[in-house]
Amino acid sequence: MAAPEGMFVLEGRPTAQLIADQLRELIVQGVFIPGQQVNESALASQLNTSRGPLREALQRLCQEGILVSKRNRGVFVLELSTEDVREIYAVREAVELAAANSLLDSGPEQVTDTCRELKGIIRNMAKQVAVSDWQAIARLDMQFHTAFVSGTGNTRLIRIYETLAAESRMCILSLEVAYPRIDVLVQEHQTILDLLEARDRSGLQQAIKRHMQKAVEDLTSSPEATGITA
Amino acid sequence: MAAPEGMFVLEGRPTAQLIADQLRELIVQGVFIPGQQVNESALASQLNTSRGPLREALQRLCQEGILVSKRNRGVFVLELSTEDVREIYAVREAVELAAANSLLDSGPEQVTDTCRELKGIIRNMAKQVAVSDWQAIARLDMQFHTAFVSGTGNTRLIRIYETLAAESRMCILSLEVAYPRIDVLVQEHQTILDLLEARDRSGLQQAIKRHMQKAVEDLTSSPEATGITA
DNA sequence: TAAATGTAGATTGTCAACAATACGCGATTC
DNA sequence: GAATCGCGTATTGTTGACAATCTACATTTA
Repeated sequence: MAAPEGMFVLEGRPTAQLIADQLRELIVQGVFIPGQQVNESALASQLNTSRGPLREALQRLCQEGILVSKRNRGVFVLELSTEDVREIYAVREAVELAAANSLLDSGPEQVTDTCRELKGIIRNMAKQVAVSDWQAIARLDMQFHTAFVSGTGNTRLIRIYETLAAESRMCILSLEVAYPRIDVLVQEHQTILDLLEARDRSGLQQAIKRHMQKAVEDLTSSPEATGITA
Repeated sequence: MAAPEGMFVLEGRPTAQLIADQLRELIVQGVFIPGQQVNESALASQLNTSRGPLREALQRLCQEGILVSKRNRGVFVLELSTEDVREIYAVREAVELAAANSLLDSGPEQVTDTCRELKGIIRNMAKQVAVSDWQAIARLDMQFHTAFVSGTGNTRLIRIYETLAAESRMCILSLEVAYPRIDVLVQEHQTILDLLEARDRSGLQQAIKRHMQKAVEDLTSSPEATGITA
């Protein structure tokens, strides 16, 4: 039976996941700064829950890699090194290249569906660029790439990429307002979309590689970047 | 100061991880069969611990994907579909291709170090093939590929691959004694090693793609495979 | 004064009891 | 006879208290 209009299934999701999602968002938005300790008891009472579920959420984020746990010391927000940035973007490149191939190997309607979604994101991105809302731009940036990978329908690839997306947003966050090359940002994503639509495999692969390479350069070359240690 | 001879640092590892590692091994060895429920309380008392740490371990394995949790029902051992098999090997291919490129782009000593390790594994594999120890062969098979990826030193890539390795062993396990093409198994890995040593990038890429493609064919084409649902 | 040692505080790790939830089965009703 | 309703049971979800461990600081001693 289809759900009647105006009704919604009440969130039967586990509490721990709700907490984890909330915390992840706070971290990638920079409310929790890298290196900062996250206190179990304190947070638990703030969120009006007990340590059990909260602990579970923290563990989840530890496994995702945006928190690090030190035995008997506590959990801390990940501090990114330039090496971390290189690692993250190397894996992102691998995943996106695989996604590109998978998409081009799949049916045409899968490609067009994905393109339609990507177009909408680019449109929003252009809007936010106009008003220079950096948080929103960073979010849309990752939303674009996540949608790209989601197009494959490969749940494992998607799950992996979601983790990378969170880490990437932490990288971008470190640059704060210094999001570089703002003018070409929309253009680069548009290029990727165009090449996908044209089903130009090698062109798409090259574009993805360039995109990642440039991002690493931007993120590692800026010495004033806060929160990224050499 | 260097640790005195005969001394060892006592394992300060978290209990949950010890449990998780142990359970993972039991699952990939087929002690827990796919679809089977894993009872928290029962296992906790069997392992002489409480539900807290055990629950944490289960959650970890859920996130890795070899257990699935149904809200208020319990956790169950993952049942693999042919679609899962395709997904797993698609991601493995992506990761190994990235690892190959990373290795070839890195210093020569990194390649030679990796090759030395891979050689040892192949030697062991040949031994086990002689006595037809399937469990050991499956373990060495994944050990080979894990070592290959570990050679890159990319901690994120490695972590991702370890999860895939566990899932792959579950795939192979489903075939049980019917590990196909046993004669060419050592040969295929030897080929990959040779191409890596020769630094033949495109040859290596092709070999990896073939290796994965064949594996998927073997795993999905056998209808008598236990535990893999269509 | 500097090194070593003991102690206090805070934080995580572990545990056992309690509450909430979903499923299966039998009774009931149309 | 078939569908529905309600109850019992098994299992997970949650909670607060207790134990173990680590860091930092004060104290002692050569």
